[in-house]
Amino acid sequence: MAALSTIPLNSLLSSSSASTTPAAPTSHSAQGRRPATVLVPVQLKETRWPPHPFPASPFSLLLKCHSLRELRQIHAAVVKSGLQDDPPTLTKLITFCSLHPTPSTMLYAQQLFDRIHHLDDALLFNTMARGYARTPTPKRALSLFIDMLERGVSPDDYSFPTVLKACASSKALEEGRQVHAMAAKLGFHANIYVCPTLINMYAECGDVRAARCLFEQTVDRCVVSYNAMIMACARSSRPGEALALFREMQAEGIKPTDVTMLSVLSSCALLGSLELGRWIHEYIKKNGLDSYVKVNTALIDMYAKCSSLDDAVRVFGEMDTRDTQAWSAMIVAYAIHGRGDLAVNLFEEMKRDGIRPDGITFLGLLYACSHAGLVDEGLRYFHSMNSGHAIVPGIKHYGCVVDLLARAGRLQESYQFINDLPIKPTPILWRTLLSACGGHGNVDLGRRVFERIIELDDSHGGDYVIISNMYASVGRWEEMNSIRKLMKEKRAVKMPGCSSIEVDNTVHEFFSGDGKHPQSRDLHRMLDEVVQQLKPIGYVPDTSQVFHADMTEEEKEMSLRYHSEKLAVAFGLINTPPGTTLRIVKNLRVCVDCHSMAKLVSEVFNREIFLRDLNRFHHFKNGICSCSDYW
DNA sequence: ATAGGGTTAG
Repeated sequence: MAALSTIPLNSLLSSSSASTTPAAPTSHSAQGRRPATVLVPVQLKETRWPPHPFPASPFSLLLKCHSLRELRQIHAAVVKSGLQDDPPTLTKLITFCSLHPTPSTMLYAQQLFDRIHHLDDALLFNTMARGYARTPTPKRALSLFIDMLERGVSPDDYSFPTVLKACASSKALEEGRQVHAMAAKLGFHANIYVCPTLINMYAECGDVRAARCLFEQTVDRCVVSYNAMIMACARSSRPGEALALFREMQAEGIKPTDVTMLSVLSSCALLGSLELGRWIHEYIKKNGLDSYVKVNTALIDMYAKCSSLDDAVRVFGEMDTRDTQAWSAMIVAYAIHGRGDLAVNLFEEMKRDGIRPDGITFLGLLYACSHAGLVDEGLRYFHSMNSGHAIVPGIKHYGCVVDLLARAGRLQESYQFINDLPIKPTPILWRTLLSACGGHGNVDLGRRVFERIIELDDSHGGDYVIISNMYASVGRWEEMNSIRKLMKEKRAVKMPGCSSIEVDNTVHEFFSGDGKHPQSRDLHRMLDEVVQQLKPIGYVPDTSQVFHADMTEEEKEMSLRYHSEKLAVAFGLINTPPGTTLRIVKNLRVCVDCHSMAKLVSEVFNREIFLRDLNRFHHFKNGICSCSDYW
């Protein structure tokens, strides 16, 4: 296991001015993941798309209609004037539908499309496919493409972006590959519109390697290719690689756009690096990209995830237009910082402002309620989704409700809620309940839930750990041992804990049990000292969550000291001046012992500590945590 | 008509 991994921020930032200087590539992760296969380099060529000679139709007023009902009225008029088979008129109608794609407009478009018998160019296929690619049934765009080929109509350079978009949104990797092969055969793969869509298709289908491979082959990369690739890295949790690409594009003299900044900010949020985030915010301002609503929304998210709720609030306050997404991001920001009350207030304000909430707004709101213990409000909001806002709850909303009830100790209700769901519950849903059973010490329900989980997925080590600890805590050793045996049999492994802390523009990573860090001895000496200072004021190591039951109490206590978040805290205490705020990011949920220790450290050592968990923030200050011990 | 797009339960 890697003992230490550092990401030198300086190399990512290179300089504080907008025009960065080229430097040697530093992102070892980017280098390390460079694909082995290098095919023939392709040159990006811009093809001019001539304005399409849209055939004239007497029904040009179509462009002004906004509903299917109006469209039908116009169609009736078309029929009345005997133009129902006039190709220009049909084209116009279909184009309108595809620009406003919903299942019903597309159904209507398909009926019109089927009336046309002589299709000899790609135009109408493209138009139809464009509409389908943006509906819940993108696969239809794919079958339309195949239909086009079968009818002997050759695809043009507009056919490929459309069909690739459809592959991307339906995650059809195999089909995407075939389309790629065909584009290559017809010489469209280096087209300036096709190439970025190919990168995006591979990325969205989960094959980041293929995306990167394609990206590496293109000699003359444009902004859009860079944007697609940076987004691919950010989405697959490779922030270092994304930021390295960001620097690389600047070195190549390509000017980043608002879209670039969205991925860069999202990478920054993943890293949790506030200093880097502030630098990027400056960069955005300098380059005049701060007027985009989406960029500001990404800034809110970045600041919230880099532990500065104040900055998030400031960005939100300074926006002059705010859409649903901006409000949602701010609600989520309050929620992850444990300010359920403010999230709820903001939601009410949003409704007063006449902004329509969407599914994600409700996700943030329910999340806020469950983390703040606002059970009844949460349930009320959940029920208002269908009745008041015509939003159909999805699996994630159900997950929030399960959590809402279970976290508050209403375990039976939560169990019943999962059982009564109209859809098949996922292991994640049960897992949510299991961890709440652990927290509330309900062993019997926990066992039933555990059995439901392993029917569905027996590879998740965390589940075995929770149930085994529950047995241990009530002294049911035999059952505990059989769980541990089962875990071994199934080769289920628990993800190792990893925490990182940013000191002097460098992110330092610590893994649990990490004894190989250069400062390892200092860290442990520091932790000994911390424990010595905390014990008199009531710190009692909480060994109840230690998995290995055959350890002595002392061994358990020592094993706790190797937790990655403690190492990160110790590192921060040693390497920063007194009083400096510590900002730590952890890949799992924080354990009870580390949580209570962090509270005491914040008091005794007079430090503010922001600890970003797998799913929320803990802000320790003067001996208390912003989560009020409800997490 | 043309490519890339932020917020998302545990």
